[in-house]
Amino acid sequence: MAERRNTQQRALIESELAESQEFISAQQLHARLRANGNPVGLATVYRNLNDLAASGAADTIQMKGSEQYFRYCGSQHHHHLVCVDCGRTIEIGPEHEEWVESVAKQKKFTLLSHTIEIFGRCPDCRRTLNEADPD
Amino acid sequence: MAERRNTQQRALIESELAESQEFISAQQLHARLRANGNPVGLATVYRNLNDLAASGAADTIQMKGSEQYFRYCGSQHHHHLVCVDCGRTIEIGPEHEEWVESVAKQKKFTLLSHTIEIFGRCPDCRRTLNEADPD
DNA sequence: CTGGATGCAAACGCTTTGCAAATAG
DNA sequence: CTATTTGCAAAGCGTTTGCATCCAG
Repeated sequence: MAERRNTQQRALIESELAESQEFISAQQLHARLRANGNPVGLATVYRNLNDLAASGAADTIQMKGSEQYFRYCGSQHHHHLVCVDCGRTIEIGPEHEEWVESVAKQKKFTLLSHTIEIFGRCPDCRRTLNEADPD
Repeated sequence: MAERRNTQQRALIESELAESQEFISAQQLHARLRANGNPVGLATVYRNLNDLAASGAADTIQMKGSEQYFRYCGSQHHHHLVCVDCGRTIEIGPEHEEWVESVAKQKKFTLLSHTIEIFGRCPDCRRTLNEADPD
């Protein structure tokens, strides 16, 4: 069970995941592999992604919409400010990390992970909406 | 289409949601209503919960696990520190709000909502695991 | 060779939707 | 009365799993 074979599919999935700087869903990753001419079974994508997440090599969040998103770990740990209209995302600096740590420490919890997503409307979309405000 | 009838079921759902200080899933809310002797159709629960969320009367987050959670809005807006083992949750004070606002303002985004979830292991579970550490 | 990995399709769990019956206004 | 809401069950959608086949070691 501790054996992890180095299959071609696993390499493709990992590399494609690492390629993406943003969070991508299993479905997106699957589609991307297919588009690149590397058809990998959807189940295999899920299995490997979950393995990576379980081993801590990937982060995972649940975006609004039921799809689970994955992001390659190991690099910096950051979060996003997301425009709900155009989908533009801006990275949130690491200055929040110490706050998260202090919260966990204060409650005597062993910090394992955290999720921070801020949703808003970017300047461009805000301007556009002013001309035809829905809601 | 702008007509919103005041049905008995809607009242039950709203009151049950308001009752809960925590996030609860549609399934949990449905089960709770049933337990209280107020059997409401599951679809009705979903429809009303989505209406509430759409109108801003309820907050909604996607917990790890595919279920969508709802929480009555209007009261205070807080987040949680969650123990991944026993599920215990501790409210995180509102001191993060200003940080969230400053991030949005700094990027000139109109702040709409945000999600913050911190996952860790509480003291009790940590102690228990020390005797038989998995991983 | 041999056991873990893959691929397909069926199974799953949560959520949404179609439609007839019930009901608020 | 009439249009909205409900309830049930079927459909949808992303994800997981069973099983025969495939392949890395």
